[in-house]
Amino acid sequence: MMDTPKKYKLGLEAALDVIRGKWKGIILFHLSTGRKRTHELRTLIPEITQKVLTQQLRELEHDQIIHRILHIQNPPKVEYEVTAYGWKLADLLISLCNWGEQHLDNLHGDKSKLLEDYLLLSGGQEMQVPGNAE
Amino acid sequence: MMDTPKKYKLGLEAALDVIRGKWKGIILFHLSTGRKRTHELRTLIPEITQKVLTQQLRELEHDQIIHRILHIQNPPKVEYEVTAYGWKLADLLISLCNWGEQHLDNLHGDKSKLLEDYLLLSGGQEMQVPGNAE
DNA sequence: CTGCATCCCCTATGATACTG
DNA sequence: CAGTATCATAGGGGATGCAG
Repeated sequence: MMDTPKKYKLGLEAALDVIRGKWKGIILFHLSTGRKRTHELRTLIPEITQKVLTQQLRELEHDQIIHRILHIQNPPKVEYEVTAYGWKLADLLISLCNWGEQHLDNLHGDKSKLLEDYLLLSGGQEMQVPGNAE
Repeated sequence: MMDTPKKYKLGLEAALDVIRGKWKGIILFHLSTGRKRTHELRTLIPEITQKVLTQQLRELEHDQIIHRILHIQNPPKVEYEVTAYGWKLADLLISLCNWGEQHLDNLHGDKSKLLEDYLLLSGGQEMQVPGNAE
């Protein structure tokens, strides 16, 4: 998924590629609160399947965002952790999370703030120019 | 896509939902450099189809991230612009873009930096505990 | 406990043609 | 120019069973 000599025109494309996947962002966010075992992640994200969890963890690992820590013992124990490199991305996700929180607030009860911005912009700019072509 | 009384456990889920879609992030990023006409966007993102472009624009508009400016004239002229509300998100995308740029650098020629972080972490932590259960 | 292998489906995306 | 309407497709993701 990353080995392909894919041409990105924008850095953003590369970045979005890294967090593409239904759960990658969520996973990374949870790991940002500390190293987690596989099972803990499943508990934190009940909706995700084993397969997809492993899958997306592998991709994040491949992109050097997280780090897989294998403890050789019986029963096996595996932990995942954000790498120093990955933290740069994780921090952005945390910001995104904060934005999301506010966004949720806006979606719920209080729409005034959102509406305010809306009116502000549409006030002067959604003008209806009479029919003259350019 | 947003009217459904969806339960988010994390603000991040809501945020990721807003930029979910293959091109939404890219679109928003392009709009962050200024108001754009529909056709300009198609030029900036040649790979996107008319249908999908419109579709994702509608969703962003619905989430109040961007604003559709209709000039009634012939031929029709439509412009899209980031709302004040949307800017909070757009800013994050710009950061994400910067991260992506660096990430691309790491992927290309110089892997030293990335590797550095990697070694840093794995040095003390990828220990292989002998076989003792807990 | 963790992870792999299958099978299957759904939905987002793409291709194409048409309207105002 | 901008946007719909259809139909077709791919591939990400879900369910289940098995393995170390």
